[in-house]
Amino acid sequence: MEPIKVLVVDDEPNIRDLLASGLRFAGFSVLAVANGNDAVAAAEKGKPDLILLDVMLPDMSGFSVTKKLRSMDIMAPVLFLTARDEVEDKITGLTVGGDDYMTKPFSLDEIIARIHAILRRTKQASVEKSIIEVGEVSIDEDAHEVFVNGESVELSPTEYKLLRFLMENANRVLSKAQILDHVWEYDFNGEMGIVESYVSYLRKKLDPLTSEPVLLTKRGHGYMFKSTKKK
Amino acid sequence: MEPIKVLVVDDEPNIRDLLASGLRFAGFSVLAVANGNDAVAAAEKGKPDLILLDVMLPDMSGFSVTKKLRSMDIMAPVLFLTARDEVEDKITGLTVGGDDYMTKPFSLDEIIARIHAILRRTKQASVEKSIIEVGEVSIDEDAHEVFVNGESVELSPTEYKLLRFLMENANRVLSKAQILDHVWEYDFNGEMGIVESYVSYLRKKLDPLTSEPVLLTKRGHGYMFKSTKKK
DNA sequence: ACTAACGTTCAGCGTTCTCTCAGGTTTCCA
DNA sequence: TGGAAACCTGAGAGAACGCTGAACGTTAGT
Repeated sequence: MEPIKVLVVDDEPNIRDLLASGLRFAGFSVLAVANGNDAVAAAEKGKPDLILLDVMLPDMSGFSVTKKLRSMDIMAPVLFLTARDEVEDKITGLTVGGDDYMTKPFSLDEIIARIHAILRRTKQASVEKSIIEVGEVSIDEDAHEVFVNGESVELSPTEYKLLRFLMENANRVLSKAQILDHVWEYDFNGEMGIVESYVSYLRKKLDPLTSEPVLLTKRGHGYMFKSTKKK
Repeated sequence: MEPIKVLVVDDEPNIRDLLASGLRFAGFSVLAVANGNDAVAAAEKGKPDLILLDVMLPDMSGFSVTKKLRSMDIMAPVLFLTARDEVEDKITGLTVGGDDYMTKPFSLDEIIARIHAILRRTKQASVEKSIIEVGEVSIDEDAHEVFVNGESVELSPTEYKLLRFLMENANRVLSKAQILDHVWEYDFNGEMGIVESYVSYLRKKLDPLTSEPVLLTKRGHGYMFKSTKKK
């Protein structure tokens, strides 16, 4: 299987490196550049399957980059990155087709999930599944819906991300540090106690519906999602 | 099978030597350096499979080291080491993929276990198994779970580490000093009587489930985990 | 503008764990 | 065989750990 090629365009070296390393770990083939001109050149040459594009670039805006690409018949979907304060409505109008956008700061896992979602939408032949199912619990990644034994459960965005990360690593202990790094935004600067809080929230919602607790505490190590037998 | 290469980066000679010799004994090929610049150079030349990186280095922070490494396309996973009081949250967000971090003081076996866990998680094609099985007792290192003849046993963190160390060295006598060095944190300066206590705890939990005692006392020498016939 | 939902921190609480100690038991050897 | 050394184990103090409800500021939706 060919690796999926992603072009990363961001002028902040920290973010660019974070994205490049994270995506490489996730199995993508990554090319990273710092400005719009390089982006156009790299896209023409590298034929990426997807482009991660910061809206604010030193030489030209992310939108100009896309316009240029489209005029060159490079139709790879674009995932825009933008600071939270930047005018979001401008973006919504300009994302067409399979495009999407995210606000900084993001969590790496969220970016990866979004990339998969876009690719699923654009290439329907994709082998990727959009459903994670472990024991009695299942997640629909496209609809962001969670079911326990067929019954729907309402989760907040953070609850959802936490559950997804735990389920992706089911039956494996995850340290609070790991959870924090994968579920929370990259600039989160708070305490690990928040993980405890959210585990508590999830338990309150999930446990009444499962035959036995699914979120186990491994004292001194972290937490684990345990697959249970279906009812 | 090629030995796994680990790069150790710590400016405290004591810790560095402790790690280097401990990991060599555990079968790793080890390269140890004292600062960030040497680390970058060594990583470029040595192509380590994993990097053990102290966060506080004299010349640059562990953060800068990783950034530099990633930009050089050196994608080896990093296990960060940090003092317990040092601002732990500074690390948040810079661990990607399989990275993790641990606080000092650590125990040697804990480091080794964590290294194996990371390598297992990053290269899923690895042949490494996460299960240690000796006679009637088996340990799932991913889930931190212990089974005796299929029945689950609940152990505290220290009990778990002790059992793992004894089982890794099954049918071999281990002195209390050795046990102390491997299972307890390196700055522990209590009495050896604590080993006796914990062996006692383990016996109380394991013996009721085994056909014959598995933890033998070798008077004057130490303790030994003996593999028994399965029921 | 108002309201609900969400994210985050914090403190109080109960639980569990670590470690020590002391009294008892076993083993070994003079 | 007596006694010392090594070992076992129950009890308990104190600390660490984890859980949860409450409070507060911020964001999102109507």
